[in-house]
Amino acid sequence: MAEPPPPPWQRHPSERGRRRGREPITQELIVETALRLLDRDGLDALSMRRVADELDTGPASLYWHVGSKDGLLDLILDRVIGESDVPDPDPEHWEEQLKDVARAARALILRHRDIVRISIGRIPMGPNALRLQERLLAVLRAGGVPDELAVTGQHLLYAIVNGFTLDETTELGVGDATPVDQEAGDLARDYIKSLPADQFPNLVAVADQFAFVDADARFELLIDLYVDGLAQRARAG
Amino acid sequence: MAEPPPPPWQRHPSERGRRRGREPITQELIVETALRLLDRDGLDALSMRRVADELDTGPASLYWHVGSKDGLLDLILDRVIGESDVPDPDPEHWEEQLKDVARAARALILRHRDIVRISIGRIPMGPNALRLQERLLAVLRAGGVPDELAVTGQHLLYAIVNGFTLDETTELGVGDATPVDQEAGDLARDYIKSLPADQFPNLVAVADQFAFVDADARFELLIDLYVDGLAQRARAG
DNA sequence: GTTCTATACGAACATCGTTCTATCAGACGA
DNA sequence: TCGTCTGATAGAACGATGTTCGTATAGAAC
Repeated sequence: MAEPPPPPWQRHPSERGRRRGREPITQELIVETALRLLDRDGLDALSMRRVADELDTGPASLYWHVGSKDGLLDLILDRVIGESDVPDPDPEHWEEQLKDVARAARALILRHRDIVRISIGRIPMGPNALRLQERLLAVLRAGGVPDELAVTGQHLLYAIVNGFTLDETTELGVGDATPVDQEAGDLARDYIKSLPADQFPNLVAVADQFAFVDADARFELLIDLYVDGLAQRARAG
Repeated sequence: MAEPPPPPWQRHPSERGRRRGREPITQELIVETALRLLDRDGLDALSMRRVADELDTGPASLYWHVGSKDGLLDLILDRVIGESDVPDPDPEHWEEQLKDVARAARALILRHRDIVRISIGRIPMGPNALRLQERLLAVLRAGGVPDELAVTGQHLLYAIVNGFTLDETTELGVGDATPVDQEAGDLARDYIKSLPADQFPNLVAVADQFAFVDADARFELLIDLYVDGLAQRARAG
């Protein structure tokens, strides 16, 4: 499969490498290394120096290949997006296909630590992002969704998934403790229950709902709402 | 109106101020100054030193009042959330009320530069955030939405609004140029149109839809989808 | 073998968040 | 009124960060 032309703002070095004692530094090697560090230690621990260290070199050596840290994050994002897969269009089942794409996107985000934080402030325009958009549009248009609604729908789908996973991946940092999942829910519930009931009658009344938050169920509800509504409007006009 | 108890992780200095030649430094003064700088110069330009400079002092002086930069951002976020307003419950029109809340939230986010970037990685638990949640839950429950669905619905509403405004506030930074609005849409369309049509038939076909993106219309569609779906499920049980 | 160009890297710069320590202003007990 | 204590303000410095500058190298081209 041939590559789409690289967007003009991304420098594209020729691939033939020079070498010293060690294996040559390539853009791909840098991105792969940085992604490994990101998955392991998180975004806050990802610095040019750390990546360079991992490659047994200095930070200056990276700049010829990735331009800037921002450029590196762009590349990481597109690299991760490249793991996405959208099925070939099946006009009879486009709604379920759309839901599958949403589920896969969520799973992908949850698989790569802090990737959603990287994606904000960035409009993915790398080759992988374009391929993904293309294939998603194919599913929608094959399903009979009008062009304008298809473009908007695809846009909204990722806005929704991003928004949902955004606070799903946010840890409720209370002081030093960093609880997870169930424990965090309990903590939130306890705090809410401790509030004065005369000022916060509704919050206190539903506090128990905060304890057990089934993220999967909430996500299913969200994409149900979304896809059903979209299909309804697609049929209407 | 009495204050709810401050969450344990937020230091709460006693309010009586000391003074030197200039007016005393208070937490509120710091937050207000930082918010002004944020609105004017954006998040990337917001540093402790800049805030301190604006107050004619050094960065160390801020730490007694706000604990850390992260603490300051928490306070800024809650300060901004405090601008929100949710109407008193009107059971007959809770759906339209919900949409109004969503619209107001979007307007608030667009009014304060980069505030959505601050809100990510942060679960708002300040006094203003709690009041907002309380009043929103009141609207939902008064409208007959079951408790579990109300909690989930309120959660999803803000996830959706955040997700939408997130890339709405993201500038398509192409190289050095930082186009806005219409110009950015045209630029995206031109780039998409330049793609090879055999590899990206669908993208190229709908490229014109990228040029004129009516963000308002898209947002209306989104909250229509969401509120309609929620109401439907609320009636179902 | 000389020149050229793509790559690598050491050193340094400006900036950042934060901490340590000393100091100062006023409140309070004597 | 004096001394003491506490809330509050800073100066200086530390370590870490993203990035640039200048220079050194290695292979390709002539």
